[in-house]
Amino acid sequence: MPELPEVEVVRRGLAGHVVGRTITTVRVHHPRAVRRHPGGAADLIGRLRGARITGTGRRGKYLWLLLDDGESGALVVHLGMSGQMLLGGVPRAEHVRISALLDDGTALSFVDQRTFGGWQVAELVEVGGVEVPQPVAHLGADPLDPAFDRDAVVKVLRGKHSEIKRQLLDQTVVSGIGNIYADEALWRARVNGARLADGLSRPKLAAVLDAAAAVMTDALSQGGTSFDSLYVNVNGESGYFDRWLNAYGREGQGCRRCGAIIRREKFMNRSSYYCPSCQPRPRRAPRARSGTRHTGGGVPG
DNA sequence: CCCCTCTCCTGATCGC
DNA sequence: TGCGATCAGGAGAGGG
Repeated sequence: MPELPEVEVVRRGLAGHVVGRTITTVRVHHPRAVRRHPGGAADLIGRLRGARITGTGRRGKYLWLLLDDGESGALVVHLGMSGQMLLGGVPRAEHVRISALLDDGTALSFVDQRTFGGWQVAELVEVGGVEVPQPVAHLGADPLDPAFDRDAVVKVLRGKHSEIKRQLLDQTVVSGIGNIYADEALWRARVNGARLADGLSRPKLAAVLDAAAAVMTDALSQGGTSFDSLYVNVNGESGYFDRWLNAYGREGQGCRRCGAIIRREKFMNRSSYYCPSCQPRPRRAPRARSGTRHTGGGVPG
């Protein structure tokens, strides 16, 4: 599943090949791939044809190509769960959702088996002194962004009466973290994801965010994960980081820190992996609503 | 506003 | 061999 490191690998791969090129042809093969583009396929094609690619960008799990077609805009790409941006040959034609041709003959294909991803063209807006495409304006900065303000995010988390893992997955708080890196960051920081964010100390929250940045930096140096063969770079190659995962996907195996058996639990209709010894569950199950008696105090408005 | 659940989608895999 | 159930999960709509 492409999370921040995987998306960044794709962005870098694209940057080396498409910047400076002009888009000559675009074909949309599946309407779901452009469902987030307000004008639909015809409008998207019209705005891309003849546009010159002047740069690339990324925030969280979104990447974009800056466009110059007389005005400034961006082609915003989300890979969803299974999206791929491939340069050159296309191995599985049945999953090609969009294809484009550049003025130097390069073929650019958007391949996406599960069709959760897609392309859209959007205007740039200014958020916090940075210009980003409008569809990513609601995202928090990601941990690898120079503009990422860790202590500010800690303050936000201190005010969240919600499980810490849920908050890590909320892209408006901090972007780029998905299920795999959330579990890895929590394992590194020795925090159980079911603990409430507002019940964790400032240093603990800072440690979780630092762990998220560290694990993503490590993954990036390995070319991203290849836990799932659907994730590949622009040349169709997988990364190797899955060999370094400490929690995710390791149910029944020994914790690499203490030897306890890694557990898997259902959470938010997904799986969470954690070490029951390093990351003990909170005493009062926060999700057990039946019969819980909060003081229910009135929150001052 | 805040929090949480549901739904979209396809293909691999599992149990009977 | 077939077939339904389950699982994978990012993100946004909508409910409470």
